[in-house]
Amino acid sequence: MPTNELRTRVLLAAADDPGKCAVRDVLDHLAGKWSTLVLLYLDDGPRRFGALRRGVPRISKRMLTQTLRELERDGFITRHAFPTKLPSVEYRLSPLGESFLVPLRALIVWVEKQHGQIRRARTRYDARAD
Amino acid sequence: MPTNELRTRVLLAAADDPGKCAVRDVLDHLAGKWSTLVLLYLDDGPRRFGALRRGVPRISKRMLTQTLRELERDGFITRHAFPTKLPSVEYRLSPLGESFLVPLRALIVWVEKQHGQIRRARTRYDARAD
DNA sequence: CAGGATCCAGAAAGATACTG
DNA sequence: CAGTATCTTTCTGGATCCTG
Repeated sequence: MPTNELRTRVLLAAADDPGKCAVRDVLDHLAGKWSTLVLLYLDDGPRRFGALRRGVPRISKRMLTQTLRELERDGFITRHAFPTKLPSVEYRLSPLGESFLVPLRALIVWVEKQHGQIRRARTRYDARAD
Repeated sequence: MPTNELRTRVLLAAADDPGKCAVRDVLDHLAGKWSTLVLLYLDDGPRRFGALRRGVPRISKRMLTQTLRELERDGFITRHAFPTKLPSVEYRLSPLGESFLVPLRALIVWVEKQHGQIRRARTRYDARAD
């Protein structure tokens, strides 16, 4: 699997149409402040809306709803509404979502490992720039 | 390496201070429209500013400059200015940047593989929602 | 409880013009 | 060539109020 080939496909896809570039397509919504945190949180098991609000710090109702909709739309999570007296809705990872967590977690591990180095690079850069 | 532990650290870090959450910290700037594309493009070797502009479709001078600065600041790339008559500046991946491409590329491979499934999930969702 | 609807301030990003 | 500066537009997300 030649690197160039991968890169070329990526860039050409981006050039043609943002909607057809797989990388941008998924990275964009992974980029949202919250998607990643919600996915990681759901990795511990199904959770209800309220539990997610409490579990993901500082997220607003609006953003949580929006994030959940996007993740559901893309097939990363599923939504189960129980028609109880007061509505109760449960979200859980789909197989697709679970499989996504594998490369995502690898990236996170890298980040955690290198974070110190990145922070030092920043300090150095900022010091040089006054 | 227990999953829970990783998740917990992530969430607590996010709760405390956005600037200290490693995941958000790096994901945020990976999320920018262009960082990923620039990094992948530079994986083929050092490139000059103009070459990057032509190579990364539709990027504006402003955004390219900004992206390069951030990547340089975080230590992912290095910048070499040659004091020729007309300025010439070359950018190249640092070892840190190269090592970052490993997990990043794994994520991209996943995305490319599953993109069809994601798109189908979207179509299905949109069809149901009318 | 789990949202939907609306308003609005601030950040992000495109277009354009200028410079060492 | 490789940027910087400025203006303008678009987008994002928080706050608030409402509902089945």
